[in-house]
Amino acid sequence: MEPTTQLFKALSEPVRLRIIAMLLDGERCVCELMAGLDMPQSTVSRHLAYLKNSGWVTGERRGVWSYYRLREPTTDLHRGLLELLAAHLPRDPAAAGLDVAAMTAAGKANRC
Amino acid sequence: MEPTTQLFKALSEPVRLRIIAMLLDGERCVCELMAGLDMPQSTVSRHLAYLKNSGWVTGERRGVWSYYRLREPTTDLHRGLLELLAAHLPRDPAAAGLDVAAMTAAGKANRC
DNA sequence: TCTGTGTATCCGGATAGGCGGATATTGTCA
DNA sequence: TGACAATATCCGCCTATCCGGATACACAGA
Repeated sequence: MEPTTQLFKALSEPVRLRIIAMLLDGERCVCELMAGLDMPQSTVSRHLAYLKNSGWVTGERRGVWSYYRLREPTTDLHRGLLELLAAHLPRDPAAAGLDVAAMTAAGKANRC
Repeated sequence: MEPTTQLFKALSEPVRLRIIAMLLDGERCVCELMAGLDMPQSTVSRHLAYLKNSGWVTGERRGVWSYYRLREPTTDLHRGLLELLAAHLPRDPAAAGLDVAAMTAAGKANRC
């Protein structure tokens, strides 16, 4: 697994770019990512695993909830890519900023 | 075809990264790229087509010879990626700079 | 017009990877 | 201990894409 191309491969799907965009502001739990992406749980989980395997994110479980954050870059290219994404990825308010009140109103009581 | 992810997809293969690295110094003809990459002609051609379709390079034919160069970036992300690659892609002397004399000695008379 | 050269494209085979639903696993609480 | 919730992983299906050899196409020169 060529590390350089793996970094780029991970960015070759719109879903993963959105996940990274959401994590640019800091750590998030899986339910926030799921809500923001509006996709099946298995789809989100699989992309998170892919990002983890390719070195883009790191995750940890606290109790039942899982939290993900961007991983500290290990190479200059990685760092440069991250800065580039931070400067150019659209910050999707609907995805990046969750309206907790609205979610609660929608009947989703369980949140991390 | 999402333009952003297409840019990243194109960088997901080592061969294409090497092609871009070779083109960072300017236009090259296909035979130079073939010699530098040391791969079958069809393989090189296919990757060049891929890079062309994804917006990374542009090519033109002059007589029998075909020449390729990096395309002028059309977005800020594209421009940033290109600068990043220019700063970090290894410049492979064996690939980037062809020894014409050695090639001629090797019996390869035909060159663009 | 024909031949040779350079290059684009196609082909069959193989691998990578995306999808949503189903299932397995882990943690928590009663 | 069992039920429930969160999440990781698997499954079958499907698309994308890689490979080198073969073939098709374009150009130039005799």
